Amino acid sequence: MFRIAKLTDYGIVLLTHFASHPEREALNARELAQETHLPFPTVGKLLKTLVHGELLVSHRGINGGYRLARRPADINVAQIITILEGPIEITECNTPGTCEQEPCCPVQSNWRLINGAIREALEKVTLAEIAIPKHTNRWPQVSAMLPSAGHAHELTRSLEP
Amino acid sequence: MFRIAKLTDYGIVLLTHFASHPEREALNARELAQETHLPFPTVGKLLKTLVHGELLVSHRGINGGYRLARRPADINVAQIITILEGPIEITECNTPGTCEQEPCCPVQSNWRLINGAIREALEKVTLAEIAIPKHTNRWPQVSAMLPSAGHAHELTRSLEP
DNA sequence: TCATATCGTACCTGTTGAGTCCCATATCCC
DNA sequence: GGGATATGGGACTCAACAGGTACGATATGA
Repeated sequence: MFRIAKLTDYGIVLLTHFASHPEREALNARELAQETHLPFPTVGKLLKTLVHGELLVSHRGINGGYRLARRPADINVAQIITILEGPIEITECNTPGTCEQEPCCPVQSNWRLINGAIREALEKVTLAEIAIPKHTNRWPQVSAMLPSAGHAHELTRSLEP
Repeated sequence: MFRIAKLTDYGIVLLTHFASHPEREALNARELAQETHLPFPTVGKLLKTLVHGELLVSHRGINGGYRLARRPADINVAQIITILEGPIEITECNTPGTCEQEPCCPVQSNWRLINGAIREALEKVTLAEIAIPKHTNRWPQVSAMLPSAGHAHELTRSLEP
């Protein structure tokens, strides 16, 4: 339904937890599971993936654990989603060979641009910003930077909060 | 994988077909299936949904068929996605009761804004624009209107075409 | 009245996300 | 050096749902 996977959501919760506790040396999987109220096996699985994606660094052994590989301001949502569920492409069009209409598809080039716009929107959001609850002084601007939908229909209007 | 459903993609192809042939009175499901190279039952299913969503109007009986309910410029991608797969919310956060962390979740308010940004990006894209292949004089602006990602990491950079 | 079209619903099935488990491997402390 | 404790990597099961199909009901026009 045009949603990110639950696991991706959990992954962002975990990363946010790291960003919110910069004072702590390293967090192990068990601690994280307890503090985020997520199941331990799932947390372990996610942490492995995030290490593989180079967002976290791990340390084995007693007193081992995980910590952010770089500053929260240098990690954005597009990166996280890409690592946890692959490249951000809202259609399969751009994967060569999967679209029968590829040779003559008039929509393809426009989809590519839509994908780019969404990707850029997600790249603008850093982990540092997400970690700050009810942040109000920056966020409205992101929305405002998008051109206003002057001809928006009542259907989509009704979707807005 | 953060993608719209195949059916949604097909639906947009169908609507694009209508927008590309404004001279034709009405198109029936069989014609559309042939001309878009999509399976007939699937086309029929989609057309019904689009009628229900008030993007198409139907006419039964001999010489029946479908036509757009309003001008292509007055139909945008956000509307289409909403009709075919529900409200555009990339996380379940905003659906009350589905998130255990709701009372204390620090991420919630920021996700809502991210959703809004994506929704607005999709609202900017009208069917009229999609129907024009390789449209170059308007599209780059949409991307440019988003602030440039100055601190984008090499990972996401590599995703760009 | 019949042919032809949409309409509504119900059903089947393959895919995949979500969650779990096990064992190998690395590290630290005693 | 050896045991305790952590991560690393893979395989596995289960459930939900998108995708596709089928069939009868209903409306329209020749």
